[in-house]
Amino acid sequence: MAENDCRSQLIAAATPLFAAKGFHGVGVRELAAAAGVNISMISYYFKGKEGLYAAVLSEQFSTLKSVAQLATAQGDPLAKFELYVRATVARYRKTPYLLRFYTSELTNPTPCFESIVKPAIRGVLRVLLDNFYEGVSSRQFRSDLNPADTVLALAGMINFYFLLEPATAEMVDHAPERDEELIRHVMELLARGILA
Amino acid sequence: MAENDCRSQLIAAATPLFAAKGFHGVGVRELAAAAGVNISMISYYFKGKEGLYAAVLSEQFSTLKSVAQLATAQGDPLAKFELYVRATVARYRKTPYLLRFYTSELTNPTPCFESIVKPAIRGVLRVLLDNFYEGVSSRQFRSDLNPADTVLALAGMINFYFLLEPATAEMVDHAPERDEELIRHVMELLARGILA
DNA sequence: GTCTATATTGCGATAGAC
DNA sequence: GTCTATCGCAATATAGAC
Repeated sequence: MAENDCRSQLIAAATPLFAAKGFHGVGVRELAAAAGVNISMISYYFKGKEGLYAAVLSEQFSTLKSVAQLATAQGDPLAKFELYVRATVARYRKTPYLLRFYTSELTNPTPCFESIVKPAIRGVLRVLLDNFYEGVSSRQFRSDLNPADTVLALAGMINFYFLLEPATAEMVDHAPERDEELIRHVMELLARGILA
Repeated sequence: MAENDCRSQLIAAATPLFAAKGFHGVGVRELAAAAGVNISMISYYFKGKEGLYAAVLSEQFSTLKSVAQLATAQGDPLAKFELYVRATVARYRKTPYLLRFYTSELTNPTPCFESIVKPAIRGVLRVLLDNFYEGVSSRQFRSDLNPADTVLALAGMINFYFLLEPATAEMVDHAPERDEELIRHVMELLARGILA
């Protein structure tokens, strides 16, 4: 293994393994073998298995930071919600393991939950909430809806579709070619529900 | 430990532990200690840790079978969707660990996923889909919506609210006293979105 | 920076006494 | 039906050679 490629090789190989089996479901031997690297390199570069996991999670959740750009994007609040939905779908297509870490940490939290996952989720909800308030202020959205329930419903509609894929693959077509239809479907339900 | 109380004690103690840490996150020693039972009882009653986990999962998911009653319930399709939402909320209040197992298995499947979890999820979606078709046939629902996307959106709105609780507890009030408001909120969004 | 070899601990499972 | 004691193995981590 050449140079510090070891480090990136380990992260690259560990990502799908941790995503599929969870932190406790994978061993260091398996991680090292998948990366084509010696076991001791995990301690050398990451100070142990937990450090490697933290590095993987940190990389995965860094993709969520782009949601903050929604605040400064152009367009009305409904258009911004559509930007969020489109970005979410695109993110899952580009970073297919993110949702696994997301729900795995929500369900069986590791020490990384407080330091990495919770701040990331709250950041996204914060942006969505602010956008909702903006829509209410500009009288584009109804003022009689609970803001938190509304943005959680929006996030739930789009995220649950991908979360349930392993169980519904034979019942529902999850092909990327259908993404545009899915996005317009979610936006259709949302718009009818929240527009004033 | 008296009689075969061992068995039920183990299931009762294992449920919150498996829910919080996942299958690989708990050891047999911890399980036995929490149940106040000798380690060897796990093999004696369940033929090993995996058997105990399967017993826990089987019990948890048996609560989903009641969704099938929706098919024979009285009321129009929209009222039946509301029955589903109410039953889901009530189920999570009564069986607070179910959602953990649900998402844990979706994200990091064990052998139980195919035998227990997948059939349960598909059963629920089947009932919801049939109800949607009924609503379209009776012209109560719009006919231009994708049925699968619609029922997944409904399930997502209500399930995601509970899934995100660990991350949003300080931002969103998850008190049971707000359940009625949540239910009416979800039904409000759904009704505006799908009614003809 | 990378390897081998090993220390140490914990795991799940069970034989056999009672 | 329940216990103690232990087996066999895999886990993570690291010391020390190169």
